[in-house]
Amino acid sequence: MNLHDLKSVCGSCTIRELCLPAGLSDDEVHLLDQHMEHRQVVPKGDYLYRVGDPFRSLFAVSSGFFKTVLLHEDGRGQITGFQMMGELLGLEAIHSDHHMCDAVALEDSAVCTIPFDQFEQLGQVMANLQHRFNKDLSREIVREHNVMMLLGSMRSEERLANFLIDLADRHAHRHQSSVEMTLRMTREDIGSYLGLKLETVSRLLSRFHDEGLLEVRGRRVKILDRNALALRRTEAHHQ
Amino acid sequence: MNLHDLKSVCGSCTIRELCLPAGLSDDEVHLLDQHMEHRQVVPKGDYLYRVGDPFRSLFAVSSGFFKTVLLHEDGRGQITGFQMMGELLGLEAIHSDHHMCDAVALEDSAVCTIPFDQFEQLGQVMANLQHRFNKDLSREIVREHNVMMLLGSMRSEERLANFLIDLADRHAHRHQSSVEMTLRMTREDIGSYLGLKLETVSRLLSRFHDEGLLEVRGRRVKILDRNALALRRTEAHHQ
DNA sequence: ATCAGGTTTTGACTTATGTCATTGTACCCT
DNA sequence: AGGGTACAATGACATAAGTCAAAACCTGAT
Repeated sequence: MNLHDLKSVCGSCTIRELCLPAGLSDDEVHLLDQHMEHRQVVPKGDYLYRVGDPFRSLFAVSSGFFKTVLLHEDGRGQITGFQMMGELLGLEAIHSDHHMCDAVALEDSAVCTIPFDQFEQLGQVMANLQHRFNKDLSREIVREHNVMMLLGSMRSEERLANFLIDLADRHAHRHQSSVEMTLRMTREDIGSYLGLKLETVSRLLSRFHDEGLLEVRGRRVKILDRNALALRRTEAHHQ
Repeated sequence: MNLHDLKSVCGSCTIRELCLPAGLSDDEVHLLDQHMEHRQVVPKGDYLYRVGDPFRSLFAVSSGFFKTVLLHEDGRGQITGFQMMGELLGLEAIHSDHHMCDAVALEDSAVCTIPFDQFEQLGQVMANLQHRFNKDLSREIVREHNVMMLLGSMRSEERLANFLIDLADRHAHRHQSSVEMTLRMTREDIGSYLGLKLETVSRLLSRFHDEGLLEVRGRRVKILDRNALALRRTEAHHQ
């Protein structure tokens, strides 16, 4: 019993319903816990993994904030996502058994480590878990479709409005304020994710501020008029 | 035995190694076949599925060519991918049990239908199949990361060069000529996928033509200088 | 508290790509 | 075979976003 307690992670986790074990029964979570490794701390600025690292485990963000960065040979980098509590890291590595991007902590963070071969075995005997995981992979595909839409078809203002609303919604989902947020990433990071330069991001934030949609003080952002901001996500209001 | 033959699809399929059953044993493929529905024809221009359709099955492209399109409320559309022989369609629908984009045949095509609930059950008893499928989902995530890089960080010329080389490689992988290809999609489709307008795509093709990289006659494209074209994928050659 | 480094803001100017319009081409249908 | 509708190419011009540069601002380390 004590052994169980030592290894137990998800069973007593406050964000269990935001994470991989969402929807599983207590018994199932218990079983999952027996295959989890302990929590691992990742200080701000550290890499959780890098391109080319062999793939052994998935990671679930337990606390903190990450970015994933795709590096191009000629030095350019593209941020492919920002991950917060409950979200999985490393899904891109399953295909080739090697990580295909860098994962960097943007603040002091912690992750739960999920050895993938054990996880796959567990999926064989736990249909619920396998189903959840298929859905998580599919959700990531949907998210990326939406980013493609954003990058391929939207103007800068729409991109930023989408980004901010998405961020606010994810905060809300985690019972954090969706009105006042402190951004964990630089303007350059936001720009990379949105396919814009940092100067453009800065100007847009100033514009939203001037128009009374936001209050912006450095990385502190307060959403003053969510409806108006939400409208900026589409081209409709230009017509 | 005859019953088996009737239902058999993958077992005798010429593109088996390009598709879901790649790497499975004959026995395993045989088992998979028992859960496949028959091939379904999709004439050019028809929808295989539309946004909002309930999700029942995945599809494997057996022959032909598809595009998947994400529609935005304000009428804009973003093409999220082009699928050829052996590639899976419908992965985005697992998350919400509803299709999240339209899938349109760009030429007369055929698909194999894979009822997803049966497929998941089969995955429970066939670790190899489940593993293959996890990899397929992960590969789709990697592909989309690359598109994000393309849309977020590359100039128009680089985008088109990447697109053409990727298309050529996928043809080669299917033992089709990677030198002479006929594009299945319009300039507008290419533009949508690459985040460009059709006029830009047209101009770029003309430019590549003038520079001796390609021979372009309508939708017929012949790659004359693959190396030079490959160089255009990065910014390096501008330095 | 102070200083140094990395951010952020803002301005003036450039440029890649989009927009609009015209003509040309090809393919599909009867 | 022909005629109509889609698609494609090209030119002239407009503009959103990028570039370069300077100044202001934070933040964390000494």
